[in-house]
Amino acid sequence: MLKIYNTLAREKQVFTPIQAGKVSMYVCGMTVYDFCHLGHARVMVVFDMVSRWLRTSDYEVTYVRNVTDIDDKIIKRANENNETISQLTQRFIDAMDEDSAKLGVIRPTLEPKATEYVSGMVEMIQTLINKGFAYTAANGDVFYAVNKFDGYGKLSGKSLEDLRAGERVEVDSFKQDPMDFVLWKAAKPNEPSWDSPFGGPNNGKGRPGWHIECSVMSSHLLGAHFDIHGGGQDLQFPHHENEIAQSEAAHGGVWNGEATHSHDGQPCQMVNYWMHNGFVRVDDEKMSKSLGNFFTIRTVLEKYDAEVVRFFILRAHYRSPLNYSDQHLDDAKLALTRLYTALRGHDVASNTIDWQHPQAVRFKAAMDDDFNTPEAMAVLFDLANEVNKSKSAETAGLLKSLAGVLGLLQRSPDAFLQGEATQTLNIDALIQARAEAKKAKNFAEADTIRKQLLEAGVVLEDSPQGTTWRRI
RNA sequence: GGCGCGAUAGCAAAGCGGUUAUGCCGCGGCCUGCAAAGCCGUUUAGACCAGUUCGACUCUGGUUCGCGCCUCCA
Repeated sequence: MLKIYNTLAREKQVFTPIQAGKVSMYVCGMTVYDFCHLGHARVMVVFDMVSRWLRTSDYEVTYVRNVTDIDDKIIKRANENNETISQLTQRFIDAMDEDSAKLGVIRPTLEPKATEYVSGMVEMIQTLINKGFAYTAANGDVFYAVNKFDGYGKLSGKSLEDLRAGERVEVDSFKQDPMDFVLWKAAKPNEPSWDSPFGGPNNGKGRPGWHIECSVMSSHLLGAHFDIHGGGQDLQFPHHENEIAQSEAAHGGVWNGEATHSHDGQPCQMVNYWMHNGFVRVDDEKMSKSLGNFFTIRTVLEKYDAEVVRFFILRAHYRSPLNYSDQHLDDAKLALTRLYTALRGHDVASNTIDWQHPQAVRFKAAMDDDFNTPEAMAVLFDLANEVNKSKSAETAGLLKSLAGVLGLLQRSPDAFLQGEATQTLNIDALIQARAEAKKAKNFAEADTIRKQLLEAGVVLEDSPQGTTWRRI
């Protein structure tokens, strides 16, 4: 029985899908104006893991991860680079796809782009205006009037009073309330814009705000009410709070203070389970663009194998902070090496998992407990120990199959252990020469060869079956 | 200032009111010509102060420290 920590309830809850056997999941994706960093990698890997576990649990999963391809930063960056917005966004969408594929991330079922849903956004904004939740300001911007939605703050646990007290930004004079957020931005010169009926100085010409896109894409693709909504912890407020306000106001019956919207599974509730993953940190500080302390995925992949990075991410619980450093990656590499070493010599395929096996039972219990991948990994290491002792192909098969559920250990052990680095030395020939030296009891020569290889980063391992090698 | 999260051995990271987490590192042994890998054993824990309890790392309260959100952010 799967339990998920639901941010909305602030506790683990038994997962019950809206439709038996099916799961609808929406995750906030990337704004594509630059290369993805490790924080993005965590979101992609974590929710990939979630979708894999749901599918392993026999759910039919519809996983939507959007692409934000219109926003202030994109417009700014395109101007700086002297390229069109679509050139810029396509370039970084391609880069993102490349990075995520390397990390073993299975493509989401659907990857809608914001620009393809602008008409839907105009429609939803109009609905919000009609219902009294939104207004066109004097400058042509359309704002959401947060005080009209009485559930505002239920996800982030903030009240409007607290938020106003903590108000740090200059109040936008066009807003009725400082907490109101923008749904539609009036067009500025040299910016892309779409037509709308919202009026104002530009006759409605403008572009959507950030929050409205997720409300529109999720409801178009998954319906007004769906199972799981995920994203980074930093999106909890204001982004996800605003999504709820938009979607539930547009789809539900909150009206003029008469709160007819309902909770817990009623048709106009937007999402049943909200999931938020923890941050990637550097020196105990959040990795972010604004702090400038970020490492892009491709930079890290120059130095570390992508599977090591995936392993590193999944070795921590998804809600915990994850400190990035070379030392931690080195550690992850050594740990993963142990698992692959156990699989070495076992020509096994990922096969059907015997869920009655005691270790599989443990694995499943861990995963069902709010996706406890660190505990599930511990099972993998215990299995590796069993394989090393018993040399059982069956146990090796179970190890590989369970790891496969996490998207790990699917390469041939030698592909991982020996890598694909260009060979400056003829390793096989040297091993052969050493074998002959050993046979002649010329251990000095044998050790010289071994040392030579070690200096080239190659470790030799003798066994009764012969000598194998791996890279450090 | 408001709201929230956390503090576990040298490092990383889980579960659990009483019984080995797990990985890396260290130490001893087995194996090996010697190593490496592997196996066996082993040293290092639970920020601090109270309380509940037969018994607390685990529950409760407080203190200290760290982090996050309240502004774009995964």
